[in-house]
Amino acid sequence: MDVSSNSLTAAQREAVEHIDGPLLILAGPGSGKTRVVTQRIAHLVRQGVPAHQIVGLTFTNKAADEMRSRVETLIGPSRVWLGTFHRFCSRLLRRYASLVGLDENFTIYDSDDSLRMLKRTLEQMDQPPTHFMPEQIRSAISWAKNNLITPQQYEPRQGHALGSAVVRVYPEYQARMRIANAVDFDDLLLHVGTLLRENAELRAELDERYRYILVDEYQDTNLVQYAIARALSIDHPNLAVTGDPDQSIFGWRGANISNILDFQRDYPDVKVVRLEQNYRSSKQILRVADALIVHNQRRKEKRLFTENDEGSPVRLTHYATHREEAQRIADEIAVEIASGRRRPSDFAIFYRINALSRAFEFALRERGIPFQLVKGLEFYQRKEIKDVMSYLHLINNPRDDVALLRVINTPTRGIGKKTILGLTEHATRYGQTLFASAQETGLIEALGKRAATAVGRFVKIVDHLAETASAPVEEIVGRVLSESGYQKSLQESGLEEDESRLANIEELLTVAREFDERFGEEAGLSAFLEETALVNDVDQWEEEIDRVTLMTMHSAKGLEFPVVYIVAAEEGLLPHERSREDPDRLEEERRLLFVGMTRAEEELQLSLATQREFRGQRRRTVPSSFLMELPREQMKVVEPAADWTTGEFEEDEFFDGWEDDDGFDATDEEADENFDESPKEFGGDREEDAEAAEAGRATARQADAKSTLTTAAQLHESREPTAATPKTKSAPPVSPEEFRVGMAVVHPEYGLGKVAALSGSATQRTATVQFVTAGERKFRLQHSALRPARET
DNA sequence: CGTAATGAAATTTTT
DNA sequence: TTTCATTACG
Repeated sequence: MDVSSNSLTAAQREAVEHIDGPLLILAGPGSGKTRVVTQRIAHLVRQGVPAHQIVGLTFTNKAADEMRSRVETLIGPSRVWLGTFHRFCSRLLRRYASLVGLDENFTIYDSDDSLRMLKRTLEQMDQPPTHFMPEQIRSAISWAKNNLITPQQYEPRQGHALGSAVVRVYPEYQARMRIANAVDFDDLLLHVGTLLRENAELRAELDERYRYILVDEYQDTNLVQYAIARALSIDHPNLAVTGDPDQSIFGWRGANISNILDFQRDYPDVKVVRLEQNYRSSKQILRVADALIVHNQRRKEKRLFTENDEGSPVRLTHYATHREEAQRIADEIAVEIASGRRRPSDFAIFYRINALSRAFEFALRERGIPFQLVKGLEFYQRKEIKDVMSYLHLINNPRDDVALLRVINTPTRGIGKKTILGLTEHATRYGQTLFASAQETGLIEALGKRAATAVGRFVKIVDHLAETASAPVEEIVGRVLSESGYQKSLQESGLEEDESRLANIEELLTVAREFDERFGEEAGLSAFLEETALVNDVDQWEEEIDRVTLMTMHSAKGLEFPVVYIVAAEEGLLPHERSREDPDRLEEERRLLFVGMTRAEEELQLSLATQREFRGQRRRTVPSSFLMELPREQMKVVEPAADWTTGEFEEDEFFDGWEDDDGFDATDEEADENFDESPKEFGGDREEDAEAAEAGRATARQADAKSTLTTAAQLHESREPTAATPKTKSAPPVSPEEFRVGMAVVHPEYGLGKVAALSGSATQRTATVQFVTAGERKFRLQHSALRPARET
């Protein structure tokens, strides 16, 4: 994007020069939004607005940093507050902690910690067998919090079984969190949200203090965030939000797309500015992305345009295997780099789920191409790091039960299940924390002498460590490592695994040192803990480093790259299978792909593989239904090379099971193994199993008709329409009930298509199918040869 | 009480 | 494939 140019379009200028009153900036991808926002901040300050009255709320720290540095280049260092919602709330909450029953040194639990807390709660509530998995309850609680519903307000939907479990667990969980002086991510927002709602005085005070609020990525805010922004903009309604409904991709986290769609209703005299010109992508890319997104129903009409070059066509490449996909893409990248046309950092590879990164890591590494993997769970989630961090948390907040449980016997000090149970019961009986109980082991009869001594030793270690709590962070970490015996136990174990753990711990020491240097030693332990609690994966991504970027499409939001590869555009993966039933979520998946595509500046390739190995299992794939919504005639479509079978998978190995014409020999064990969509997965009784098995075999046989044919679509393309499989071998009927709108289907004559609509019932049940190449057709399901295009 | 081994299950996206 | 949990054994 052109940052240096001082020229602004009329629309941009309008937004930049707006000062008082609500402002809605509808900004398409690559429309120079960040530039507009930062210029507006600069403009506000230049117009005499005190910098400390301006607050910019972003989604990631990365975005905040970016804005800060841009504002700085415009007006120099200032006291404008820029950061994430969570950080902002955390800051407020530290100051007003006592109002919600917390101490200012509260701990922020990550999702792992809060799940542990929840599990403990469930265990100790001797719940009537709620066979709900803690995960489900956790997400129900999270949902409530995101919607500003406190434990007291929570009301289960009538007859909703999960709800009635939640209605009991939620208050108990919350109470325990308070005892532990801890909050989870959602609490940061919830507590501030309720404070503002219930404390008019405080609300007015803060509204006064933060007069100019700016919310970025507004389409991804949830109800609490909305409520917070709103509460701070009542007396001083200078709320400016930017966003793009088409880029709303966090609905599963409670984000409410209505927040942006209804903004004009909430603030009637809002000024609306639309930024529709794209400065990022080529015309070709933009056109394809637009063709995709128009398939969404719930959206604000928007036409994107660009004055950029036409560019090269968007590619849609069909590989034989996931391996080949990775290898070929890596090859391309290698060639471009070797020729000097591109640098590694020009490239990005996006996928739907992190689990898909491996093949690409491997292929890039093989070629010596530097890359950076932006992935969750990387550093702060590792066991050894969490262990050490838990000591720090315990020092900072002795009430932190989750931390205590984590380290009380790490390294092992002879404190086992029984001892912990004794401590827990004692703590529960007196409504106190585990650490408090640990300090008075003498009073606990259930504990033997040996256990009591062991616990006493642990308490002593923590107490001693706590004395140095005000030292520089690096020093504290160092002491933890030595005094807890953690480091020693790793060194002595001799396990290879522990070698790398030691290395990671070294890394943590470095992080601590850098923190000390960056914020000065007086910043202290609590600041360090807060800092590390609120980082996220994308924050670790470094723009300057010259490496190929590997990340999920979610992480890619807000970034841009000259060349983008979007991989694994396959049914069940790109529209993720968990979104298939719900049309809203399917639209969200489409937006996700849209976001991914619009990250590309010059070149974009979408790809899929016919065969993909996932969770250690080979699977045949079905092309993403989104691919059928793209203007293929404007794109460069590449099908697998004819000789692909000589590649990664040995043909014999893979096709063994259905090689001979007679079909399937039930006694052939190998065949069974190769038969991924085994009868079991279809469920049902034996007869159905047999049918399903036959269906699978039939599809497999079709695929094998010519060994280069691997999908129904290809099957269709290279075959006479009338040359359908012989009747005797065609797939058995499938229940009309199995069909769903949006489902990918196969027809022996028309090939691959997607169910556009369903009507009628029973024998009248009719499907309207949009075929890739054969147009739209209707079928009476009862008699048709239409079949779901399942992975085979 | 601690460790090791075995077996089973589970796998989206993230502040 | 990886991770988790349970169990058996020392």
